[in-house]
Amino acid sequence: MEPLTQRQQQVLELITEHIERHGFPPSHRELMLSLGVRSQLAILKHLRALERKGHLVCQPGSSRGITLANRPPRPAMLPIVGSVRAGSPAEALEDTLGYCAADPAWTRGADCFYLRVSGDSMIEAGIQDGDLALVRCQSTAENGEIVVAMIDGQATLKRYYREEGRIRLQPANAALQPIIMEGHQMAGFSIAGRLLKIIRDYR
Amino acid sequence: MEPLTQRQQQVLELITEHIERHGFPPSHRELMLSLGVRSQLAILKHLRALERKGHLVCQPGSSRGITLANRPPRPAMLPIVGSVRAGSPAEALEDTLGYCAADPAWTRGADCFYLRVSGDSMIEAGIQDGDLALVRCQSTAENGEIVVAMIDGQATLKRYYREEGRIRLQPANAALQPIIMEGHQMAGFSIAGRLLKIIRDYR
DNA sequence: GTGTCAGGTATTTATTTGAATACCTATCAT
DNA sequence: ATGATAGGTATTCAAATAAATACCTGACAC
Repeated sequence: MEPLTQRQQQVLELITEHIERHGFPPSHRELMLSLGVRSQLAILKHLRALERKGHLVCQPGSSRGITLANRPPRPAMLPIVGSVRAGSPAEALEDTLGYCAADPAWTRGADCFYLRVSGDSMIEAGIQDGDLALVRCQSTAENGEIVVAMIDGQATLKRYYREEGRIRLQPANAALQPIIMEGHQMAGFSIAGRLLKIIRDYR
Repeated sequence: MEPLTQRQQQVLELITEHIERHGFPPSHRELMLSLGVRSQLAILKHLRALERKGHLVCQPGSSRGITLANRPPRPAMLPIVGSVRAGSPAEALEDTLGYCAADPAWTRGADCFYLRVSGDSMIEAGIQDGDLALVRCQSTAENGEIVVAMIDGQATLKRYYREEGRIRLQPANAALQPIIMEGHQMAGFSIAGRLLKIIRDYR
């Protein structure tokens, strides 16, 4: 992107700051005063330059019609669910315990949610009781991926392996046996999502 | 907070949506059209009602002067630092590798940063090589807390114990010995911050 | 019945605002 | 020297806009 002059940078910051503080962009005259300038044309030129360089878009004929461009995608607040019932989609989430921020780079626009982990079945994968798991909603998975598996309405975090004619859900805990499902047992089974992140509190 | 009528809820949603899409609030006339209404006074009354009920603030005499209230604190994007040099404050952070979202409930307004963990010295505390550590900037700590310790300009993540006349930095790894500092060794030592969260990627 | 309130129409007015014109002053590369 | 560019002053004008006035409708409580 074309570089900004010091003055243009200053104007852009003034606009950003005004939006931060008031929730709407400044008018040309307000920018005049903020900038300590006595001409509206000076402002207009700056806006045109900033628009030409791609930092904002001016809505013609609209008061305060300044739309900032290149705004980094802001983090979403995703629900922390206590239980994951039924199918996979978002409406199946029950008992929202609260909300937690998720970096846009984590979700990449995909449908995700947080799950509070209970139990030590994945302890050897570094997942502890009480951890917060960021889960991407999806109904399939690759072998070896950690998934939120739904078995008869119960959610559990396990490693997923599809083998000949059966599915193996492998805990990461030497004290526990894998869950094997074959034949009619597969009916009550589905994948709610795949584990993306683990967030742990040390406070 | 006083409840909204259906119509008022609709107006509030229209305003929020307009701000989302354009970066600035709608004018009275634009709201008129969106709402399918032929009177500006109807809009004015709705705005007054929403203002009275505390959902927004209207800047008198200012076009599009609508400031939404009750905006939830948005997640900040904190820098991921590769090395933590010198003192403790933010300007001492070097080599910004990128940025990552932080929930406002994590930082609670405190000065924080992310640190990419290297090494397995804290493996038994569930902290692995490559994990992302959310660190709260502070220069003191309680016994047993996990801190980012600065030793002669090198950053390291250890459990902190202040004992008689010395400081012990305890790894969580049976294969490693604690770092003991006493006397003149204390000169090159400081605490950069305290561990708040660990974030791990499972992608 | 009567008052209150949410919601509405139609119209007018004063102000805010974007946009334009004409012209000026530096800096800088050619 | 000369043109291009960033930045500026002073002034004007028309459109966008907030705000006000007078009045209407229906639901609902008392």
